[in-house]
Amino acid sequence: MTIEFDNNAPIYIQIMNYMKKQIVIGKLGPGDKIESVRDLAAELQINPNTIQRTFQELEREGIVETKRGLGRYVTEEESTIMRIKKEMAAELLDRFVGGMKELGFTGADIVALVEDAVRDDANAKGGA
Amino acid sequence: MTIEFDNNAPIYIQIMNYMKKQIVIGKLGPGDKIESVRDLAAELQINPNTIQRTFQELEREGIVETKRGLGRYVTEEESTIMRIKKEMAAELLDRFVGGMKELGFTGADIVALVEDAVRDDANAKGGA
Amino acid sequence: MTIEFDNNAPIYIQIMNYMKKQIVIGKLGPGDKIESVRDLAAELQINPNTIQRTFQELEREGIVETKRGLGRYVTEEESTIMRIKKEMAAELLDRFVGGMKELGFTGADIVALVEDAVRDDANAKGGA
Amino acid sequence: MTIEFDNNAPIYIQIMNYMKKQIVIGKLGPGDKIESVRDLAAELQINPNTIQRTFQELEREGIVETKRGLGRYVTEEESTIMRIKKEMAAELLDRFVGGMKELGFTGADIVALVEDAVRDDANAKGGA
DNA sequence: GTGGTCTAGACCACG
DNA sequence: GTGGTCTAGACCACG
Repeated sequence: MTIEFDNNAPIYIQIMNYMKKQIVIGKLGPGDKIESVRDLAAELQINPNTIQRTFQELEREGIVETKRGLGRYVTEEESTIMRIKKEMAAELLDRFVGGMKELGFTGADIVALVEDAVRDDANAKGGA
Repeated sequence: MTIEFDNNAPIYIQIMNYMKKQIVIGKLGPGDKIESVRDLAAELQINPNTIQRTFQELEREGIVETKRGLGRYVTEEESTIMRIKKEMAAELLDRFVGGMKELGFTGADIVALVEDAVRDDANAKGGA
Repeated sequence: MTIEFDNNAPIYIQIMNYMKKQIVIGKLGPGDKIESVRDLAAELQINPNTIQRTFQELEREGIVETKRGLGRYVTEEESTIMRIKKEMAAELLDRFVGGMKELGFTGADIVALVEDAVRDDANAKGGA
Repeated sequence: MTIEFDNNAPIYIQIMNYMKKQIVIGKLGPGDKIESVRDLAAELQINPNTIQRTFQELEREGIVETKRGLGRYVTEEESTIMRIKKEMAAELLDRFVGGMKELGFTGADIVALVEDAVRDDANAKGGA
């Protein structure tokens, strides 16, 4: 596991988002064991306290659970995972559409720009 | 002028974005005089140092210019304003499309969600 | 036997309290044999060390006794059971009255709230 | 300010509860400035990180707010303070009545014990 | 001056 | 072995 860190957000937030994405896309499934604080800290070369903070927040969101003495696990509540996915998507969408409107773009402009972006993206990867 | 502040970003960034939007949509036109640090600080009930920082950054981006002894003005270079508009839109778009893909949405999903969002938005305001 | 575990207290404490209550209300009478560590661990799906710890503490309080080679038994000293009951009730009472006073409730407030609570409780269960 | 620490709960929880009580009983009123992390740490002879943790949690409960660069303040939302008071009282009450019933006490027993407790308490302080 | 983050590391409770 | 708490202290962003 590797994460590209940037300086715009605290490391614990970046790791949080990375893990939430892993869970949302199913790379980490419901009930899967999560690496221990110590192991993940070693792997990412980050202080264990920072990892601890990440997990604390994930637990508060209900997406991760501690089983005492056994370690941490992805929640088995699939509805919680769906909720997180929807929350994350809704926030991205709001921020985007809201921001574009504040810049003076119309609904039609916005749709057109997104269509271009996903088409370019596909071409960049797929070729032909 | 009022701004809804949140706690996710520094205040000076929030004021910066607010002013850039005002300029991009033409509420503040090229060559217009900008409120003084003192006045804006009083109006927003913000520490003048924070306003100072905002203007410093806006100047660094070339969208605002100081005329010694006369005050600060929106740049008269319309191309600079267009550049800022494009930069802001591009960043919103990248962040959005990139984020959605990381959550597992396809290009088609993304376009559909945006179409819904702009349609709802229109209905919410205009109605028909 | 099933216990609703929460995360606010160690599991061994929760099991301890559960067993003490069973004894205090007579579900487990003086001299009754207690399930073996092995069996109870299997039944509750808990690490046997945790059950071991529970029994160790119960023995320290004198409410459970080990008969070598025969297993563990509820004490035959009824006075010990009465003492435990009083201790548990006194602690609940102190914590409650003390806590309410620290929140600014008067004695009269406290009595009234308790009267309501036991009345509601009765209605919820008994009806009419 | 002095707090009697015990070992049954983490220090940050004990400080949290202490502050919540101060706010609930009005010793710290809505909008009052709270001591800085550094000052409170020095006063209680506790590590600043521990105080930081306390405030983090209080903020999450909405009873304390950070004004960037200015310090922390008791929320001005009196309804939030009332909510906290009710939550704390309800938890005490539930824990008490629930616990007593599990020990086999009837509603009448419970009311009688509470009446005695508040009467004794009054005598202990006031005398007659 | 104020809070926020992060590192480094100890120690302990729990299972 | 695992997470939870706490200490000690650096450094930085913000106002």
